[in-house]
Amino acid sequence: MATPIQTPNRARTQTRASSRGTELGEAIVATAFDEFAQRGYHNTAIADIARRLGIGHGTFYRYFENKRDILDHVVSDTVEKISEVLTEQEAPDQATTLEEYREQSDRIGRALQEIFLADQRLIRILMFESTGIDRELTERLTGLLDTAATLTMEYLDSGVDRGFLRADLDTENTARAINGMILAGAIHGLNAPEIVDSFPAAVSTLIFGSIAAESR
Amino acid sequence: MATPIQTPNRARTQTRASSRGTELGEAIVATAFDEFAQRGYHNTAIADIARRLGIGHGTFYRYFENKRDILDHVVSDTVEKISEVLTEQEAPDQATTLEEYREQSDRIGRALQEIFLADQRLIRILMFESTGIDRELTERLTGLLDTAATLTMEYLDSGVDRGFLRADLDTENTARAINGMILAGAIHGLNAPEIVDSFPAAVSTLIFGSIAAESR
Amino acid sequence: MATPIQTPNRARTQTRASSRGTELGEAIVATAFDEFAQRGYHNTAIADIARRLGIGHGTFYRYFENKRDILDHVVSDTVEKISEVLTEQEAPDQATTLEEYREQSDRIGRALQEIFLADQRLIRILMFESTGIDRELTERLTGLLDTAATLTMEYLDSGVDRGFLRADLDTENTARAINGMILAGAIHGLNAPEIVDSFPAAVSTLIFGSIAAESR
Amino acid sequence: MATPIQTPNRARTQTRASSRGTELGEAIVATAFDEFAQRGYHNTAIADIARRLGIGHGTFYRYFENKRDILDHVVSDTVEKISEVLTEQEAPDQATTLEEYREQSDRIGRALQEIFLADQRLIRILMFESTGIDRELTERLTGLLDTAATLTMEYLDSGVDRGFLRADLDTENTARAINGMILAGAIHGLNAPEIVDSFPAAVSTLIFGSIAAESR
DNA sequence: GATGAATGAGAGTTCATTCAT
DNA sequence: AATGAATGAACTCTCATTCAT
Repeated sequence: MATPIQTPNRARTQTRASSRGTELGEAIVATAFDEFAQRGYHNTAIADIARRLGIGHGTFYRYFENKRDILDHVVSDTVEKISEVLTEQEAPDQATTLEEYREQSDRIGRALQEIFLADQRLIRILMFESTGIDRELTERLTGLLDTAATLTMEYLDSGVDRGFLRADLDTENTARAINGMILAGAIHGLNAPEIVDSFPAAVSTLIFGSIAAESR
Repeated sequence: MATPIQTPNRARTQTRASSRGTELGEAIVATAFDEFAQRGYHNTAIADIARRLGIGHGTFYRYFENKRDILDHVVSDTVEKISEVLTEQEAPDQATTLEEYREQSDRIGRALQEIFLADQRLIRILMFESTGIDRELTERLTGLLDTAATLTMEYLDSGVDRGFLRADLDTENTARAINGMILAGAIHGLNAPEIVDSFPAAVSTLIFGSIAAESR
Repeated sequence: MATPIQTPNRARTQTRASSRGTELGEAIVATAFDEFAQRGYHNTAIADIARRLGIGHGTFYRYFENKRDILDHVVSDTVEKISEVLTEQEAPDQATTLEEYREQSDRIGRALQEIFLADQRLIRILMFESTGIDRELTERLTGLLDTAATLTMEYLDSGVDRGFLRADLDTENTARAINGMILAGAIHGLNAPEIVDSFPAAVSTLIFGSIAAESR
Repeated sequence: MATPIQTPNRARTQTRASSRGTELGEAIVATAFDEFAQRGYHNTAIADIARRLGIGHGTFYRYFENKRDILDHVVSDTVEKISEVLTEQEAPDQATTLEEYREQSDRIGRALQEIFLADQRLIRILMFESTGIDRELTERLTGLLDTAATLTMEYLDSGVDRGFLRADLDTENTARAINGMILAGAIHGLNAPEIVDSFPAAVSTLIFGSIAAESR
């Protein structure tokens, strides 16, 4: 899994080259990330963010175009954090048997769950606070789902290619379904952090095992 | 699947008995439903809804307490519409063989997909526009997920009881995972309505079949 | 004290002859009187008054021109209630000695205090809720003060004529000063109803006795 | 009369330290003071005040919490202005004879009348425009009356202590009665500014002299 | 570069008043 | 005569954004 999740329209949002890379610019993103996750985008005022940082709120506009702009950066940041974890994972072609392939899949699933549990704001930002802002951001989010689906699909394709998975597998739709399970787990984890182990196991059974009773 | 999805705090939101049942009250809900789904809750002004209905915007307040109140009604309405479809389905104990059980599951999945495709605003309201409003509504939404998970779990439990599914199945987590797949399909359907057939099939394979290659 | 307090511009306000004399018209005035005294004019909605009476709030407009109109009637009513008490009092020419004159004055003062204590809404309406509405009503209220001052002045004049009071007494200003004391007592009575006896006694001492130490 | 009239909950109302002391903050108070005195609190919109100052109405909210807040400040300001005049007066223990005590009292009375005549808005704000707003402000106003009564009572007590006034004088009620006379004079002065001299004289006669005819 | 005072568009909400039924 | 649904003027308050210092 070497390919990091793409953040499509980054170029456009990074209107001011200064905003990223600057220490203050990053601090603003971090604070906005936290405030948005806690109070929500609409309930957070630019002045709130500035006050928490001890800066004048006019300063904000030296680093970001407008309020909407910072949300783009927060989302990018969130995606990047998740992406980093995935990038660390080994590529699927490491596995040589179905068993290894499944074990690797489980590791990836558990790694994802770990970061979602470690920082619940990640899922909050993506699933609750970035939605319903405007058409553009909604498209970006669904684009993100597409990217994630593509990644998963490539992973499945690799499994097919290597003979672990059925040759006629509808990898695209299966990929979306699997990602849906992961998201459901992440959202549920917001309210029930204790499911750490049981949920990934159930998913693994669904995917690789069978939920059907032993026939005969 | 006789039990309809519960709409928890309906009693409280229905402060004005008139709002439902009145023709105009229902028209307001319908228009708000549409506006919220299109522009989003925050981007829709009460005056917008009123204008579309050709009524004075003060009239709105004869039917609903405030802007937040109408959102509650819109959500209730949405849940009800989905709930109605599920209620129409046969109970799981109709199935006498695993095959029948799977076929029934497929039918339910396809029925859900149909209503989501028929009115894409349903999923928009639930997944995009009702999120990030306030803590209370967020809790209501996660509560809805819980209710849905419980329904699915009961369905799985019935499968276990009747011997179709493995006795040691973690029905609770499996239920959440399955629901996650359904949601993912619904969201994807917003942008790719052509997946009608392929997605449910992929899910069915994941759940009942095996994605693994024929061992041997 | 036979002359009742005049209510100057009654003619104009009594636009609809029906409003007074009708049973419902009077009930509306009574309820408005109570609501205004409790919540204040601006905090009371026409609908509140109607609801308390169990009538449609459109009905209100069959009896009164507008919201401002009912306030005029409430004030008239209030003035009338006070006026009635004063009218019952004997005329000043009943007294034949200074002593009797003072006793009669004390009786009047105590009678006033009694009605103010019996129905604290009277003073509330006049002093707190009718003020600051508009120029016209303010003028009516100050006109009321003038009328009251005239009454008191006539009472004092009678005392002068009969030789009880100093011939060079500035009866007009003295009358205003005395009325000021009465009002102060009434207002204080709102918060300290226990002063019933002591306050009129102090006023009597101020007027008829001397607060100076016995000279010599 | 060294003790200035207390302004009870000033601390609480001065939530924004900036509102007082700032030039604009004071200009807003001054303009609000004038508008409230002229049109009344309810008939004055924040936009009216802003327009008269040539500022945006949003600016208002940089200096005051809300509309109610500015009224508190206006009242405080009014009380302060009156208080300042009283504070300048000599303490009652300056008098060594009843005659001097009376002369000093007359001076104080006349000083009060002067400020009320000089700026009639003071009495308008206190007696007409601050009443009937809400329970809290009403309590503040009656509290002000209490404070004023206490001041006058202390003044009388000093007269008693020094032997000028009767030892058995009910100084508390007498104090309220005297203040009532002053208020009556102030209110009357709104419509009849020509009474400057005659009213205080009449009050002085009532208090220190006797209105009774020379007995014998 | 940083600041924060100033701004005003814009939204939600109330309620006196009208009028068709 | 009575009603109460409908209306919209009017007002308070918020906050993203600008810009002079």
